Amino acid sequence: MIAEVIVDIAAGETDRIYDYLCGGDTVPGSRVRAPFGGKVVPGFVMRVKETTDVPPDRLKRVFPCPDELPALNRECLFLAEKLTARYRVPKALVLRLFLPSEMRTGKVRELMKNYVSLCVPPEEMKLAKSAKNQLGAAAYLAEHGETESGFLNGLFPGSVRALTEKGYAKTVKKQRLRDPYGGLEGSGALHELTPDQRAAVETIGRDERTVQLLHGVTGSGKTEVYLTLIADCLRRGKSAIFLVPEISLTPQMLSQLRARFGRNAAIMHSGLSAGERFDEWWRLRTGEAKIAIGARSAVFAPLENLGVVIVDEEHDSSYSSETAPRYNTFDVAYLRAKYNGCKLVLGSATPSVDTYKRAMDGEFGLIRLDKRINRRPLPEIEIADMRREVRRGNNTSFSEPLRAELEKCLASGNQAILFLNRRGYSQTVICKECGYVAKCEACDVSLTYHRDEDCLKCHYCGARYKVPRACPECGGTKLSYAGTGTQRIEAELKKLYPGARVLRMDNDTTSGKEGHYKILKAFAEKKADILVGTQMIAKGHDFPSVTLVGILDADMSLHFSDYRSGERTFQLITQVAGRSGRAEEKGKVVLQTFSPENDVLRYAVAYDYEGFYRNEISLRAAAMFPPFSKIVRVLVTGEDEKKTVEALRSVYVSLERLYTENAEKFLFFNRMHAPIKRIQNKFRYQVLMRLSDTSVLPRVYDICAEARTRDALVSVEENPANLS
DNA sequence: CGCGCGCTCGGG
DNA sequence: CCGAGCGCGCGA
Repeated sequence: MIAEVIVDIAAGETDRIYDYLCGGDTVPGSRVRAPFGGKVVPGFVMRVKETTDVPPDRLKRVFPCPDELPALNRECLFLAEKLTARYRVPKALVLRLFLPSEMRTGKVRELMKNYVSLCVPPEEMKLAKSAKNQLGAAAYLAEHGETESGFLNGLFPGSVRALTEKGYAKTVKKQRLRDPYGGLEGSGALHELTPDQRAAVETIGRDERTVQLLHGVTGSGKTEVYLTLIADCLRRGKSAIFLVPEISLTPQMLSQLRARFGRNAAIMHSGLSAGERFDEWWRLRTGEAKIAIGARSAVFAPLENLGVVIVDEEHDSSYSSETAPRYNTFDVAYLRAKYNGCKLVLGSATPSVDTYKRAMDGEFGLIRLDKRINRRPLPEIEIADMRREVRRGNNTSFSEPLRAELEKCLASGNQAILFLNRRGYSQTVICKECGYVAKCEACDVSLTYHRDEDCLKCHYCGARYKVPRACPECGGTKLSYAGTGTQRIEAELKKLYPGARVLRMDNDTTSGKEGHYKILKAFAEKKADILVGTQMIAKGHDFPSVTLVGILDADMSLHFSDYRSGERTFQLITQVAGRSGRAEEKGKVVLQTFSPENDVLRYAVAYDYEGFYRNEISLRAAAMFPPFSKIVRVLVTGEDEKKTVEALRSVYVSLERLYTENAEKFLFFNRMHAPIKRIQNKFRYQVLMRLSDTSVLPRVYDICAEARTRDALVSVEENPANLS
């Protein structure tokens, strides 16, 4: 037989089918080792056929991999086919998305454990009455059957050895699958669905449209709808994928799922160890587990017979991939839903403008959950006008209203969260005499001062620099540390309220796998009164004692140079506000801004998503921004500046031709430096365009695939999340 | 004239 | 991606 093989090498040039001789038992989707260019490399069998045009003297034979099941099922192969066509990415790269990386590197060891079982029934054992441990162990085994020996020895010390030596019991080595988060005991009691939730579940089942948007205000019980949908799937013998944004994979959510579905749920998450990741993948592949829960990458879960795909917090930016195959989670989820003939459910309190428009246009089903489960009102949001504060001579980061609320909050023994958009002690170091700004040598971005380590750091490559004593340009010594960061807020707070216990959470304090858990746990246990942090505290954590949330610089995201900044700001404020007043006490939010009359802020304060949407969509329509157009960035990167520019020229020439031939489909077309010229020693150039008609998009992908060279990477981004 | 490095090409 | 093959540049 002949196998059509994709060799697992991440290069464009090898991205084609190679024919190999193979055994008759070879099936599509299985992994092989293929002799290729003097070496043996891993590969994937895409198809098996009888004959080939390749001359027999050039044909080589592949070696099968001893996998119990083909690594990729039919659906994976189908998806890979579609995705390579959509994104023009080498097949090998796409195929890799479906496997745990451990499978390719082959470094995972199966976890072997000894298991004990009885050889003779307990009543036939001749044991002394005093041998309490042996008697106990025998009784335990008789009742529970095969047991892990370490566990039994823990209950009855020494029993395993004693029983096996007498021949009453035997031990066998067996593979045991690891159980991440196994220690979590479920706390998610089964709730009776409210009539609204019941109606939502029924509508999703009944409506014929594949995509259903579940628009539910914070606290409206979307999770219970998801859980019911998943439970229904299991009852029908189907499987489910449940996607959550990166950060909100919190213990709360996991314990609810564990409680409801136990080991039927497998968790796919970057925080798992290599072994755990592999085992969870394997449980899904074999069908032992039928629910895949995880961030973005879980959309590739090796499940068959899907009954539903759920994307929670649909608007979250973590769903679009920033690296190599820049796939869009929604696209993959949609393909899978179509393939399996099941529903794709998107849920959010603040849907992305694009999704909401598609729902309004009738392309997606739209289900509203507008009542909060407990009927408690959402916290009141008060706007603090920072212009007035400055006029009054207040130079601190805290407005008068915020300070008043903070004092009230602390006095009553409650907790407060202060939210800020930046990290670091201050933005950067600037020379007041000549305007010199410290920049990273590799990335060409300004550095950020970090006070605890007293150094400058590059946020793009992590490089560290000493703080200059004098300006390297003019020798002046009046260096100032401009801007405000979480560290500076922390310091100001400590000065203002010496008695208050302050915790800080940002990328710098949360190193390590469990970094942010520890901080959040400490805060939840009331080991601090005030939590200061960036975006990451905004998502999915429950702190019952928090009654005050301060948004210190609402302007930061509002005036960010991105067409989505309004949308982002609205989402952010809604999300952060949801942290206040979870339990009995009413919550309060103080929002500090230099532009209090701004529409986005006004709608956010009123929790008026509809109003925000109507306002935003008319702005977008007027300016012809997405969803009325598509922004496409072609990014050319490479270490060698000359070769990178050369590759840029080549794409630019082809794209320009496309542009002149289809000028009516373009709203904007330009070539430029990427805003950040270098990141990690790679030069970056871009061609930016805005399309009013996306029919030329496939051509853009073709041109870029063609222009890729050995020295320059050419990637295409659609509506990129940030233009750095 | 000989070797070395850099670029191009092919791998089944 | 990686090695083989070839061309041109420099040194004796």
